[in-house]
Amino acid sequence: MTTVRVALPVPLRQLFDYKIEPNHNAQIGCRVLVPFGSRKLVGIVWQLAPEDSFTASRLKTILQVLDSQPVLPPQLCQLLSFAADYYHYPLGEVLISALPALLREGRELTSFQPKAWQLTEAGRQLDAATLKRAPKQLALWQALAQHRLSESLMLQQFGRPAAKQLLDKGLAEEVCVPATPFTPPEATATGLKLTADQAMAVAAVNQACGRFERLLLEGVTGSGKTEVYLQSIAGLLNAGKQVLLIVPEIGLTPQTLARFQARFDVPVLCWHSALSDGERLHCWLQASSGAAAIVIGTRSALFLPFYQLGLVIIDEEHDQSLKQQDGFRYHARDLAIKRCAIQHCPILLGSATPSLESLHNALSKKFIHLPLPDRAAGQALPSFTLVDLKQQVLQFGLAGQTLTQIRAELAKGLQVMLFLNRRGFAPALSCQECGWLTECHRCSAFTTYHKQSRQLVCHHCGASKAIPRQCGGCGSTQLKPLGQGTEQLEESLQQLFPDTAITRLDRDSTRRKGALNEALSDIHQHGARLIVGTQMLAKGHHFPNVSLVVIVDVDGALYSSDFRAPEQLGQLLTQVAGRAGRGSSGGKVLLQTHYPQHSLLQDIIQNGYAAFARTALQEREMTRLPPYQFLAMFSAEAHQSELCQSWLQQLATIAADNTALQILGPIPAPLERRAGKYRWQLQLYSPNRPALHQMLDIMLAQLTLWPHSRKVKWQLDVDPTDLS
DNA sequence: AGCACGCCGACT
DNA sequence: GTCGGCGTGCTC
Repeated sequence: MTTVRVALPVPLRQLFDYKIEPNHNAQIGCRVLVPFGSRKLVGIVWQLAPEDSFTASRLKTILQVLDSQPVLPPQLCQLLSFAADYYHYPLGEVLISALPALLREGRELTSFQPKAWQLTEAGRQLDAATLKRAPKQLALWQALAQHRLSESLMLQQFGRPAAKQLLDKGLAEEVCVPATPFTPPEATATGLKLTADQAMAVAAVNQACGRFERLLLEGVTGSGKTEVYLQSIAGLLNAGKQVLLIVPEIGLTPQTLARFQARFDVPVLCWHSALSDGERLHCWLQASSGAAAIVIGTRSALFLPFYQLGLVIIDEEHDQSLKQQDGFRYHARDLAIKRCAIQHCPILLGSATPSLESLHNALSKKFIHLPLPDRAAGQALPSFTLVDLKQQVLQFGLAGQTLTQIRAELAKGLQVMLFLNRRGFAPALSCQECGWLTECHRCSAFTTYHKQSRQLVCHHCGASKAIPRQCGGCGSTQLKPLGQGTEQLEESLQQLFPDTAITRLDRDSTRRKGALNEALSDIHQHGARLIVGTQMLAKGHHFPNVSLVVIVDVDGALYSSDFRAPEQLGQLLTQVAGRAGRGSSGGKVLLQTHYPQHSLLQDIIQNGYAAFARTALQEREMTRLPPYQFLAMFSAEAHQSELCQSWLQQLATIAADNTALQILGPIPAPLERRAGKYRWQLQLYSPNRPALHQMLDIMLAQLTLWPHSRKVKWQLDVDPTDLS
């Protein structure tokens, strides 16, 4: 009887030792079923025969070894171990989160693997005459004598009874056939002709193959990044290497998939949250066996157990959805870089608007910088015009100049896109008499007025309620919408342009399954002439006939307390603007603002994102903010504000003497109350990453000992991107 | 996190 | 008398 050390999916920062029967063969990375307290858990074998095994009481015994081969291969274990350390998240939970749900639950892997039928030894020795009175069985036996048959094919051709008979007679048997690695493509569809910059980028990726290298492809919208991806992977596929393309959550469009499938004659698989458990496991198995050549997926695709990974591409590497925002708060870009280091393969980060982190790494030569400053088809980049809203008579929030331009584009038969990053009809309902505003009972926020659904909705906690008849302050019945959302903008535009078809694209209008695709096809087939929408418009979609983009209101983002707000505004404006004039005509962008002199707007519109980002980086350097210092943030939530504050204060005290770091807080979160709970945060900054992480370990060890840590819901976010 | 155990209040 | 509220302790 030996012992093994097992990682379990519990929020305890430790491993657990178990005895194991000598005939049970467990390897590191295999799942095991173990007794844990009064329940049974699926864990991962992490260490064999630890010398210092737990002795304080009698060890329990492993109930079952669920895998004969590790479900987490060594290199993946290495990545996950690193991730658990770096994000200070319990190892067992990190490991289990890398597995598809069906495997997490302890289901046998073999029951999902493709089965085949073959003859047993007895079957091969059989005299055909024995089966002459059973023609079905004879036919199957003859077929199996030629070669193995997949279960599905066999059942279809010969029927279940015949198969069952041969099985019962011991003539045939069922075997697992692991899928085999994909066959390198024989032919590859010809790609587009590359520009000199694109060709240089492709050459750089090819040159990096087979070793760890980080490349940043900074390509303006329309510069043909996808074509660079496509041509970069051709060589890898020929060498039988797999490629992982990570895309933002809503960037996984059928068009992207189709483009990869059309180019290469190899299996291309998708990985995203809409897959069923069975589909997920299938994709996982295909990646594992090497049958999948290309996987296009969202951030968690990073944890797929690739058989022979040759390249990882992160598309839209600046995108916020790459960072998980709850539980195990990893950043897919950063972990993908680590993964490539472990697997000795290159990683290609692509964006029109790189994150300041990546840009910093490119400028400091940690990353190879591959700029694509021009649009591939040679069109001009869209030109920005600021529309000063001060002292203007506005019609439905639109300036006269804006309306004139919209009319002009519509007259030319082109499409106009209006971007407003606020869904609903109006951000609040307000009393005409006393100025009272409709607030959420549970959050420190106003409730958005949704006219169509006749509801007040809190966009922070999701709560919705009926529209009040009277003011909650003075009882007046004069309640009016305050401000403007996409729902209202659509309605107003319909009044201004009664004969023009309008399509709205936001979370509300696309909630129904298939609604997004309908809206997109409306736009592509030019049914819709005016397009109204939120951020959803900014990502990925190509609208070749949009010649004018109107950014209805940016002012909200100009004076934010979040140090990332300028960067994100720059990215959003550039991405939205990039939707204009992707077709033949160069596009125009109108930016409506009350602050036309604001340096941020001036910088973006005059110098473009690349220059803007470099200025923003200098500001980060001067203010000692990431990436010039490392940041980690504890946050606490409780029904009493005081509880959060004092708990974080106690935590801050532990780190107070540490001269390697700078502490900010406890401070209330920007949204001080959400869903009935108060929220506070404690930010830790340090130029010294090891020192910061060492401190975090000490703090975590302490706080788990405090009894009152149960009274607050706390979290640690390493490299937070969202400080709300 | 779960889950059991344990000790007090308002019910059939 | 018991059902169940959630404080506390433990998980190899």
